[in-house]
Amino acid sequence: MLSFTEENYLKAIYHISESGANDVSTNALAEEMKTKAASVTDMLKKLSQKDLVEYKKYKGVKISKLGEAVALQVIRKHRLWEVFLVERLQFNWDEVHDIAEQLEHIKSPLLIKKLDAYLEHPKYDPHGDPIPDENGQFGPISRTPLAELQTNSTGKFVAVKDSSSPFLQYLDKVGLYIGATILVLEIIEFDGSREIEVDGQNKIFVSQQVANNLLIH
Amino acid sequence: MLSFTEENYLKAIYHISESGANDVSTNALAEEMKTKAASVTDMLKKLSQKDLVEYKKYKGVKISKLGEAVALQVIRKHRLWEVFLVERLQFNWDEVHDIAEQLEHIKSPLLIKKLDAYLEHPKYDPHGDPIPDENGQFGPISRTPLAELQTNSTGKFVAVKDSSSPFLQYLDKVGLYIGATILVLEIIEFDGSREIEVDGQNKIFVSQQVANNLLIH
DNA sequence: AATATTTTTTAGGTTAATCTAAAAATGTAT
DNA sequence: ATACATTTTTAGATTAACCTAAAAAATATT
Repeated sequence: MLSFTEENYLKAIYHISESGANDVSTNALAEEMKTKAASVTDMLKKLSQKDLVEYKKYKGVKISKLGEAVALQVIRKHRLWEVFLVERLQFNWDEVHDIAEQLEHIKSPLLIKKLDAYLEHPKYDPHGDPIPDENGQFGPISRTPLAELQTNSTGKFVAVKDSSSPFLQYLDKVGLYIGATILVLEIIEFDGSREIEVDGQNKIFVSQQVANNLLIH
Repeated sequence: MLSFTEENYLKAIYHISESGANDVSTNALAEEMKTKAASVTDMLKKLSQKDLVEYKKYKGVKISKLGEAVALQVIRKHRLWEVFLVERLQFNWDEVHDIAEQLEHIKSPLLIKKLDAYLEHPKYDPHGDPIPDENGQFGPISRTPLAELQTNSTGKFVAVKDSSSPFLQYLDKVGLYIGATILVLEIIEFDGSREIEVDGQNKIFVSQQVANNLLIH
């Protein structure tokens, strides 16, 4: 049985590999886990021992097939719980992360099976992130940053790249929500900000940074 | 912030005091916690330090007001989650204990507030145990073992004393469920077993031991 | 290529929760 | 009340996860 900490390391390794890096460095992991490099080294030895990662001294880690399967199940649980919190308990989407961080470690395959059924097998969490199925498979994911849309083209807002509270609260404030149709009215050369139209209704300005963090399809 | 272990010790001390003993002995706690007396002594020193219990060497422990408040909140969480598991996720009442043991340690007052509202403020869990409110107060509890009912009197089955899986599965099998009206048809002198009628319908025999573990009102 | 910098690992310690074995206190029985 | 038995505590280890400081390896710079 894996500890919460071991599960969190695997999730962190998975997430870092996902966004680029082939081998995950000790320092990158230390930062992600908010701990020190020396502690990471200790843990990597343990995870390697258990065949959850492939680790070679000074060479970084790569998650193993087994480790990936574990990480995906934890991610599945995290995202299912987020759906539950938002859709059933009426949490706002910026409030659920920390609670899901706790709930994702509850050990009961039957619980997840029943929760999934209760939620009617959701495919995406409240931030638009895909929920792996029982076998760790994702549904289709096709999304690009709003920043890549040309002037006068439209897209459907399907996910956020940054799911920090401040960003989500900003989106609430300006009336941007997942599912909205976005039309790019104008791209300002100077700073890369954009004027966009949401659902054919209100027009708003968003910075380049915001445009990079809104994923559309 | 209390650890899971500290919360579990407080719950155990609360439960043991509840059912009798004024001072809880180190050995009783060791048994309840499935650990050794020496470990209990260590923990009692720590809990005492934090004013969660009153502990005097060789004299046993008593839970403090503060410790009791903590224990009651953990019990509240445990029982609310059990209601959720049975009423929403369709778990059987004999399957929920271990999962609730994990869920009870999730730290988020808002989560519990919302869960409670979502479940429509239940007053009892699936085993008939009362759920303390936000302030740790219980609703009215009046229940006696079926064993104390005279021949020809009736009672409403409101809770189980033993909530182990085997007992609950037995109750399922013979058709005894919380809310049922029970009429005592006959008490067999020889072994204390009884013939009872459930909801004015089927008649069954239950042993003395079963009669002691069915709580009626 | 030699030196400097950064990254990673090792060595040795800490804390929480556990353990075993031995010592101390308490309780029981003649 | 003394002796025996039980309970509880202390002493000293262990494991998981972390830490700091120093050493070693890898990488970058001149």
